[in-house]
Amino acid sequence: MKIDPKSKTDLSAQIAQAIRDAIISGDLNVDERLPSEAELSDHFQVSRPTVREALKRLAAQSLIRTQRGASGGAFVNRISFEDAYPQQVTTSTLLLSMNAVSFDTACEARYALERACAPLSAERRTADHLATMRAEIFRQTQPGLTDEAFCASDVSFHRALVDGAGNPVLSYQLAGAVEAMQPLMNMITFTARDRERIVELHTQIADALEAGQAAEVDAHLATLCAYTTTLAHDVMEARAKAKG
Amino acid sequence: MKIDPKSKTDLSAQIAQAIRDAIISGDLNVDERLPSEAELSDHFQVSRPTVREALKRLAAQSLIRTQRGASGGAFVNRISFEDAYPQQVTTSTLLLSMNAVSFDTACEARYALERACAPLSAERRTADHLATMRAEIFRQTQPGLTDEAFCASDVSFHRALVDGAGNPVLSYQLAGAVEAMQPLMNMITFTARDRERIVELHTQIADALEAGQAAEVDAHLATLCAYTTTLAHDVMEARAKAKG
DNA sequence: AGACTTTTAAATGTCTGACAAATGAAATTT
DNA sequence: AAATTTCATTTGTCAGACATTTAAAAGTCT
Repeated sequence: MKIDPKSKTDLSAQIAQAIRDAIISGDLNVDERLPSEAELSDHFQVSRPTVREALKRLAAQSLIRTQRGASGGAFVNRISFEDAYPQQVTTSTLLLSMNAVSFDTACEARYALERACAPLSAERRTADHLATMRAEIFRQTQPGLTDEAFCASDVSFHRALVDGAGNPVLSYQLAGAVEAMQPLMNMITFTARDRERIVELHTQIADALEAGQAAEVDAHLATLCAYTTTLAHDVMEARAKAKG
Repeated sequence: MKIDPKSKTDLSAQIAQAIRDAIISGDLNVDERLPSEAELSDHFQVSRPTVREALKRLAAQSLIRTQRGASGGAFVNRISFEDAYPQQVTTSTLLLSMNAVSFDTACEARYALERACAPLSAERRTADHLATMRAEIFRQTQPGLTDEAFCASDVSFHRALVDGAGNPVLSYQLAGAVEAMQPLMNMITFTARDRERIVELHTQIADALEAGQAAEVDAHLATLCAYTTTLAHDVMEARAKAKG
């Protein structure tokens, strides 16, 4: 692990990269303890604050965790899907909001990915997944539900569908796409009629999943995707009209 | 933006979270300048090193960028897909390697996601995407290609397929799944016979994409998925036998 | 001897103060 | 008017210190 003191890039960034490389390459194993900050500053010939900045960079990516006290220090963290989830969601959310990704593009991606899970979920979903979906559908029928709460329930419903595929990699990848959509979805105001239609489609999806009919699930998801897109277009048009 | 000095969590982590929240909520806009480190340390009633640790955390997530000199400072960064790519790949790679995700699980996720892109790619792929795919297929036929180079070309081929869908959100999401698989794929040694079969399937996929036949693409991808899984199983068995 | 308490050492967390280096703007000179 | 110099601002880095946490070692009592 070496750095170039003459380089223009920050020392803390270089040190972070050096340690990151060591972790990725397997030079540092999970739960292995890094040298203490004093030892690192000695090794890299920099001050302790600089080392600390590097360590904080790694901590922000969940690559390490730190512990105070004797026999404490920085340890290589086993990145869990739970750790990676929120980061993935944050990044995806900002990617959508900062890059003016159209509702259509985000929606298309979301449903394309979700439909990829459908056949697997139809085959493997447990009773628990189905129960979650039914519960969310019920919640969606409750009157007085705010649009935000309706959207949140929608996200939970779809996450249960995805989790039903029983593939943690898929669940992780999808988390970003589905949850990052929520701010965009929240821009839509649902009429009672809209909600009724969505609940109907959700019910059909749950039924098809229960029956293990993958093709049915896929068809209903396609319908839901088209319907959601239409709703969004209507909202945009209404706004454009209100503006002009 | 406030923090709780009595909390057990690190001040730098709290400050980073406060600023992160401000960015996500839109309180801080893209390219907006954050207060200087001195001002922040004054605002949060902490020392400058603590503020700096917080800023480095945010920089590690590409949420901010910093500039030295007069009229320099920390600015809210517009996260681009290019920025998010490597982070996504790093995280996905470590997730797979650190959590003992089976080859089957990773492979299933990858092809499920890829098949989700197939219909869109069949419809929208440009001549450029096709050219890239053909070029990679040609490379894969070259004798003397190492297994690593073959795998790298394989990744490029599949990325062209995914990019053909013309949906940056899909491309981003898939990048992690496809590239993170590479270390696992590299464990497989391909015989000349294996490569021949893979190239054949790649060619069929490219042909179907060129013809705009989505169903064909999907079928060939399914075949490729099954074939890859079989290859991996053979490798595992051979290793188990060599060991026992 | 064994269980409990105290001490100690090591490590991270935080602070103060300082200087270096980059950089844009203002002041000065040509 | 253009080029140069000066200057103030801001981040990057350093040194040293103290606070806090924590586990292990040492000590004490039963």
